Amino acid sequence: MRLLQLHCNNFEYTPTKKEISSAEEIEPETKSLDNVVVTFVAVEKGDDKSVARKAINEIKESLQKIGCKKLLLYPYAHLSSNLASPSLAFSLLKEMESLATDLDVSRAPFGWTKSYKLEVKGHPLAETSKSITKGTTDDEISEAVKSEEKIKSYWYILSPDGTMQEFDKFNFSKHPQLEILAKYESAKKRSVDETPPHVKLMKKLAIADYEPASDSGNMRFYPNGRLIKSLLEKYVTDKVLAYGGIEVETPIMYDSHHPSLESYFNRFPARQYNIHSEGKSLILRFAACFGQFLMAKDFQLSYRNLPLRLYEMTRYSFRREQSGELVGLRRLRAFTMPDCHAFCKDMKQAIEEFKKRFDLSSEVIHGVGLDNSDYEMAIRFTEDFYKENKQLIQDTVKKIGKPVLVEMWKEKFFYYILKWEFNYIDNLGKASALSTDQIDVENGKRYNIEFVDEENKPKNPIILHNSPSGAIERVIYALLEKAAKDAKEGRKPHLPLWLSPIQLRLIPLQPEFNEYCEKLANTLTSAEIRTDIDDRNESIGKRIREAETEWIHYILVIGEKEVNAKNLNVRERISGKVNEISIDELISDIKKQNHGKPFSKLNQSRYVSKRPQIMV
RNA sequence: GCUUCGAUAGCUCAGCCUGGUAGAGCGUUACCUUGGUAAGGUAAAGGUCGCGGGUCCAAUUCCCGCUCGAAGCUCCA
Repeated sequence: MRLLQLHCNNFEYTPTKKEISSAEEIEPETKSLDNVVVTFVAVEKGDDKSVARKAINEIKESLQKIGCKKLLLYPYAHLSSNLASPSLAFSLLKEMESLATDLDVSRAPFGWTKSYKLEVKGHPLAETSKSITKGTTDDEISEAVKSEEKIKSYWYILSPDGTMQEFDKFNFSKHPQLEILAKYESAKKRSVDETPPHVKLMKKLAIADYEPASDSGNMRFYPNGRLIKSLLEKYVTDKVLAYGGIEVETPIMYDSHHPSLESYFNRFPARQYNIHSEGKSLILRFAACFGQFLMAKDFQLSYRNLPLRLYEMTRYSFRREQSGELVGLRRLRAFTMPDCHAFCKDMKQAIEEFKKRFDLSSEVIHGVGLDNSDYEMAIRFTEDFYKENKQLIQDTVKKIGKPVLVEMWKEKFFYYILKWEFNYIDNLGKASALSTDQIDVENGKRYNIEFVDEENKPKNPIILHNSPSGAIERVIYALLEKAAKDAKEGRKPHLPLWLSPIQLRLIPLQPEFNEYCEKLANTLTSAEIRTDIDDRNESIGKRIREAETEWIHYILVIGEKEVNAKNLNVRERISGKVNEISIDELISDIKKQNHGKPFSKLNQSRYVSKRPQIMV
């Protein structure tokens, strides 16, 4: 059954003619209702009295929340492409009406073509849609949603020495960032009108920008941004493959009514992009979970094959966040996220895997250029899991080497019993999750993923959900915010060398040195150094200044001296020094810094004079 | 979604309060300049002042509505 519920200032309808032969016998007359909740109802195949009962209970609940007592049930076939027979639909509607006599209830006639006029109120709960189906999964969901509201969490700070203190008793004086994370919910107001530093930087460095012609939160990436993203994607993928991940690719859209998916989707009804195509209702994925689960379900699995680690760099995952929540590269509606699921035969194996993935995530997050002081960890688990796995949790915190925020649940109410994240705290005191991992004990069953165990019995695996870096865009956000912090505190802002769109710039003093620069650039390029040449007819001072503002690590002015001497004069941006060194020394120095990181060629014309200006 | 703010040249913005159809810097183009480690000079081109309505002799400016955007809040598996 599908419901669309509108809280109206006024609703007026007029039956015009019978649409079907089994239409209700009535005198067609215009009815007008004030301050009424109109619920459009489509009864679907498979619905029965229990569904009608469930539906009317949910409707009552929401009316109570809104504080309205007048209800109009309005038969409305257009909400579904899988309608029940008219006779069943009519009887269930009457059933719902009879179950709501404690309200001021009325019902629009069934089987008639009607015209209507309405004015919907402007409050957040005025418009809701619901899908109600028979069966256990949906019971579980509504239970889950209910228990989510009632959930009891206890908050602690767990220190590396193993002491766990209630969070309001903890002394945060040495851990201001952790305090921000811990108190994030109650965070104070910040100065208005301040654009987050990374938003300015992403434009200034021609990395990314808003695309007004798309939906908000869908960014455009300029050549620099695409290069940075692609390097990060390669880096993370390489690390996951080294850990044992197996890369796959899954569709970005799914049938909303697929039985295994429906219950999963309905839990977050406001958060998806919906697409209608050829009568099908499709949703865009918000992670790779279901794609990989559906794939794993079709694999023939033995306990010998586990742990099985499926991995995808999702370009894209979509989440239709509320428009006001979107910020630059921090929170998007379309983003690229590594998503790696490990299917494990039992909790013992899951815990072993959990440790590996924790180390993987730490390595990745440090590899991309963030260090221990840039993020704070939060770990959440059920009380039961904690009791049985104290040592594991304490060991994990020891690895971080500083206190972490703990949320402990009395009971399990999500599909996971443990979840941790690394949170980046930015210049405006905002916390955003980067790496994360979860131990999922439900979806193996929900998706019918089975393996055969040592005793030849089918079992559902425990599934770990890991994003070793978090969203790639969010990594760029964190790196830019970190650079902004450096600038604020008097250090030179920069991106890690391996991620810099241009690593080295040659500035010929005069056009006659262009040819020499070209040769030099060939040498440096073949040594995997992204090199370009600023051949514009501008003063030396100006070209150096612009190279500095583009955060180019190495600047080489090429003139008579260089052409005739063995050594080069290399301006190293971070130190601000000009060193005279040989080309071999320069190459080996840069190679050392980029060791273990992927390389991509220059994603621009080599000559600055040939490039379009990106004015943002 | 709520609140607030905004929309003027390719970009960043001034002008609006006090109405008389626009200005700067950067960028672009042309010319001059051939410069040794953070901005060389001159000139030119470039605008239906977001859209619609109202007031007025006259609206970029005042008023109303709309659209789009941003920030904050709420939220964030």
